[in-house]
Amino acid sequence: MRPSKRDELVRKALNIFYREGFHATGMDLLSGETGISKTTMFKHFHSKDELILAVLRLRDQDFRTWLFRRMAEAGEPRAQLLAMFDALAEWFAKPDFRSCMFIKAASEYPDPDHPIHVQSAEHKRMLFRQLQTIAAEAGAKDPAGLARALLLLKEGAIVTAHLGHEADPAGDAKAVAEKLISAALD
Amino acid sequence: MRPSKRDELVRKALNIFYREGFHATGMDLLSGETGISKTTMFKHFHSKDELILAVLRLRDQDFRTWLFRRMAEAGEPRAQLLAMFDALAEWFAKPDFRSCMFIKAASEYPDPDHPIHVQSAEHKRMLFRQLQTIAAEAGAKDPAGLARALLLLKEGAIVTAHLGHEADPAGDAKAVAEKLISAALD
DNA sequence: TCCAAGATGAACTGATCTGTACACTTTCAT
DNA sequence: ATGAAAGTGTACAGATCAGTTCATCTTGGA
Repeated sequence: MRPSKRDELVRKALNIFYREGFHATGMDLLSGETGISKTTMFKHFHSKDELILAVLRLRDQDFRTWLFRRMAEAGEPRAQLLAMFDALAEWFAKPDFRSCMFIKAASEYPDPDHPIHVQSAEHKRMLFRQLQTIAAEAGAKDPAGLARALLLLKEGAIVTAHLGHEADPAGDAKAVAEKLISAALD
Repeated sequence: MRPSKRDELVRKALNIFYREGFHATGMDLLSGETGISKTTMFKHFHSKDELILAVLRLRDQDFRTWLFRRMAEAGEPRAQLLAMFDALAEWFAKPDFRSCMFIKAASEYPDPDHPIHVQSAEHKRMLFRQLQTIAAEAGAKDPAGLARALLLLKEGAIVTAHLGHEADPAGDAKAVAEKLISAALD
């Protein structure tokens, strides 16, 4: 199987689902927008849910790669933790920012046992693990606790950037994070 | 117009939308579950969107009344601010907890100009105003800044409670809030 | 050159969607 | 008790939904 068309579909579907929502995006619209025939779509994925799961896998990869690369560029572990909020600020400033794809997916598939919901939760868990590792490298007394607190700020900033009227939620979150990190490392 | 049926519809629709999602809930299902005929539904609301807006208005009233009553019971302004996170913990513990209705609404109607999105954002703004008032009463140096930080924690805790694997996001948020409040009032 | 696999368009199924039409029944205030 | 308002059930319209069928076309490798 040549995977090129499949990858192209997943990549384009990601943008459309992200912009329009999952239920609001029909397979016909998806076919029209991507230029990929419905026949081909259903040859690669047996259902819309399977396509969504593939989209979420790609998004998980892309997002974590992007975020932790940005953080790594900041140098020392302590600076890396803070750099997460600078990365968020950049993300929020993009005109096509529309919240976190996994928060949206979990909103549209609220049943906690639904595969889409489960996979969205798994993304958050992996974020936590990577953040905990960096917190440990930074010498935090309670790396798991610091990682949980920073993630609370991250999720809150995302929701507020999408829904709130605040000027700079990433900056607000960063200010709190600075205090937390200082307290955790003294 | 007798408002009883209309109110009954909005109240029942709220629960179903909250549990199943907006797009996933059709008007026929709504009619079947509520026992209210579709004819009557469309006599009270000219479209599904209008019904959703009425549901969100009710939810906004209910939620803010509940939250700030809980906080008021805590006594002094400083204790009130902390009590928000105890209230959240109770909410998260309910078996039918499924995140914040406005985060979900904004997820399903991602266009920032859509009335449903706008009204969801307005809920968050009103929460901010009330919290800012209490922060000022508590004697915070920067009431708006403290209110923004506490709301970041609140939204983050809600998302994490819905999507994460954490044991006690409300408790984690409260621990951070305690530090913030202490620093803001010294 | 030829074959097999991949991709295509278009029509189709059956279900579901929002919203309407209409004739009928219930409720309630006077 | 009567009339207006409100509610009901059913059937329907027209669109869209996920997913299928099928005949045809394109492509790449041997």
